[in-house]
Amino acid sequence: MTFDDAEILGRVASTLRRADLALLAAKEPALRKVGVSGSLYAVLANLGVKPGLTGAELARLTGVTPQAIAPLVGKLIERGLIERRAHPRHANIQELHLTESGRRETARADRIMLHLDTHIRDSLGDQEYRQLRVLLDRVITSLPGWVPPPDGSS
Amino acid sequence: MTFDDAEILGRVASTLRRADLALLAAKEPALRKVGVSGSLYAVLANLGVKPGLTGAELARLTGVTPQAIAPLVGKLIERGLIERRAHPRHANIQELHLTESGRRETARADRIMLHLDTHIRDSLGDQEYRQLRVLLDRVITSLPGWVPPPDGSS
DNA sequence: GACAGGGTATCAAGAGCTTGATGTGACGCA
DNA sequence: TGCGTCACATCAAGCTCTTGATACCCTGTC
Repeated sequence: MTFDDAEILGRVASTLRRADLALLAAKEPALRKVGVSGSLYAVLANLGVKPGLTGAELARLTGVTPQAIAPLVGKLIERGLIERRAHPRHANIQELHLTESGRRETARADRIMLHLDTHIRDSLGDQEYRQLRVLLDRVITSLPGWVPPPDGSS
Repeated sequence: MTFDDAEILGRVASTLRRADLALLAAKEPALRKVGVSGSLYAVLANLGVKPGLTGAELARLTGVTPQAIAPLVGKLIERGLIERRAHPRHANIQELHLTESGRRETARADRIMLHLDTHIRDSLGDQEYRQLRVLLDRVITSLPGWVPPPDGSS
């Protein structure tokens, strides 16, 4: 509560982690009610914005390995929510597209996520909501530039 | 639809997730150099601030289940970094404490995390760093109050 | 003193993701 | 034209965390 224990628990790194966990705990059960997990929603949402993505591109966007994407894509195809199409140049690569029913399911799940985001914006206020986004973006872009200290075993 | 920049990728929920992933990608390799994973560090750091925590309390603080804590505690005991002590009232409960060498290892890992946090604060500026912390905390406290929409199948 | 209730610890089974390694097809360059 | 390089996809093994279920101990109530 005070700033005495700010030494560790109050750092941005720690607070950011807790915020993400709280977000996960809120959205996962809500999404499961419409039949998708958080990972599946991430795939659907990205395909909704950028149709024709490949598995590898999807992996980079969602921050996981390409191997983790394969089972997700398999499930979604099995349920008829997305489909593979041959890439015009690479015979080996498959473009992924939402089907019509996939678009409907994505819209249903997206409505929930929009509702959650609206709740956050209402809690923070419009201006601070925007600032939070800006600050987070600056954190994201600044992190790759960090080099760990030279193992100061001292 | 109405919010051009709210197009999924710009929402706080999505940005927050990417920020946490970027943070994870930065800190995990750095911590591994001193021999601990992110989860192990979380246990050590919490025990450093609040000695005598039980496994269940530790689980709540780090946001995982008690079952996930057990293997972590086992590893740390095996390496001599922490130790169990009998709880004064409950024979069944074990308090966890850092050993002397555990304190040293925690300090080494913590130096890295402090360095990372300092990098973020330098990138953002002192005032905005503080504000980011405040905004994240408000997100954390506001999230449990969210109730999902009543599955409006439209 | 007996009993229900809450909290802790632990076992078992399952899902999800990661690292490691392999095969294939497209592109740049001599 | 032939070769080296790179990106995509996929198989296999291992680790970590999760959900589900069980047993134990303390505390409050009758």
